[in-house]
Amino acid sequence: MAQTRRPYHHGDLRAALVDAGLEATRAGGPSDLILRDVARRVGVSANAAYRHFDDREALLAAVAAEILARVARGMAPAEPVNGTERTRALERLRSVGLGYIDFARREPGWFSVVFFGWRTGEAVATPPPGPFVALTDALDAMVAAGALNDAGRDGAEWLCWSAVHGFAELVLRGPLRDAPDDQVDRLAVRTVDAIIAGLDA
Amino acid sequence: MAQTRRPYHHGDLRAALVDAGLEATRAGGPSDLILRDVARRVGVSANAAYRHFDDREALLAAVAAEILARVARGMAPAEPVNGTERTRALERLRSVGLGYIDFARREPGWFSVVFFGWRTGEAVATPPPGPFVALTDALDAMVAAGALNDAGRDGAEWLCWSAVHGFAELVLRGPLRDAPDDQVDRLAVRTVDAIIAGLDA
DNA sequence: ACTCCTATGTGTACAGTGTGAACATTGGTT
DNA sequence: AACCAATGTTCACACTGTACACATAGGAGT
Repeated sequence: MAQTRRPYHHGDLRAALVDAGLEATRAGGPSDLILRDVARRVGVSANAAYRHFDDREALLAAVAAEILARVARGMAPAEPVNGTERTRALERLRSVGLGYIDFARREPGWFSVVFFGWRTGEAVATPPPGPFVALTDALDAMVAAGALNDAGRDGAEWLCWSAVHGFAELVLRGPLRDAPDDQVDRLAVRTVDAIIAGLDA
Repeated sequence: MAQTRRPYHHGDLRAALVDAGLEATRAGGPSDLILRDVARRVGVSANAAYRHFDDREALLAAVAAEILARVARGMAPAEPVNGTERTRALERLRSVGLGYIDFARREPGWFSVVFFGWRTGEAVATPPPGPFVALTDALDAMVAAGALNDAGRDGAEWLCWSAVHGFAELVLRGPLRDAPDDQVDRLAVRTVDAIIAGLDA
């Protein structure tokens, strides 16, 4: 029987490389994206990647973009419908923060890739769209619900983001790495609640 | 004239390597610690380093320890003497947080080395002594001054650390990288004040 | 003072990395 | 049918961390 000869041209190598990059980085983060290895997995020579990406860094950026797209797609709009508008807005903001931390814990590698995993200067100086707009929207809803005044709203994105990102970092690479899950759960809630409560300080 | 022949043995190679490591990582962080390069700078063969460190990772750890020691040494105990005990405790806690952020901004490379710069599993799961005890002490002083109740004190280290570390990360590698200095100043203050205010939420 | 041991430094070598340059193979357009 | 631009391959280079065998020297014990 004639064995199916692998065609010289791959078909959609770019997508295949990104896919392999997703697999490669899932466990260990950005540093586990080895160009030659990714190409090998796809069954293509190492330099073939250069027809689609300038650079290892460029492939990493593409992988990051894909992760971000999936995160955005998977963000359930599930807002609680019970309670006053005020409590609903608050609950929504809390769940955005807790969702960020949750993603970091469930997909540590991908989290590291997406959020500041690359070092090249020109890379994302603008915040990643998906989760970021979810945050600003939730904050705007807080204002609309009267749960946050204008002074407190100003710059609140950065305060919230700082808290949850820092917490994620402590859990992933910092001293909370070996803390038991339920304790991390409690601390996560406390961190989110604290930063929200402090917004209009 | 007899040129001063470099002696076969260096004298204190270990310290020299750590020094060179400090220089190397000062600008760009952990990934700029190239073992061969460090050895070259010291004027010694690449493998000489292995007589003093198991590993590149081990040298990096030694560099981190040295940075931490310097930070601890340079932490001025300058407490404000004016105001009530309560305001003094608060001011002290604020300055610990702002000091952390300040260090990150002034020495981004060293900051990255010390705070979770390495990825090896067994590395620092215990928090770095210097700044960490400063934080816990400041929090204890808050309790003593009646500015924080016991419920708020519980786990407060992690909340505070999360906020300032996350903020530093946003400024160093995140979307606040290109923000003007004075805006970053204001946001830093707001972040620290917010997390402190939220401690007893 | 002589010997020898051990700590410390050197040289060579290897596997693995990202990436540039020249060459090969196509599928689609004319 | 002929050609061209897109896509893959091969070869090569500089660089990394690190293992192994060897060289050197400083100090302890006789």
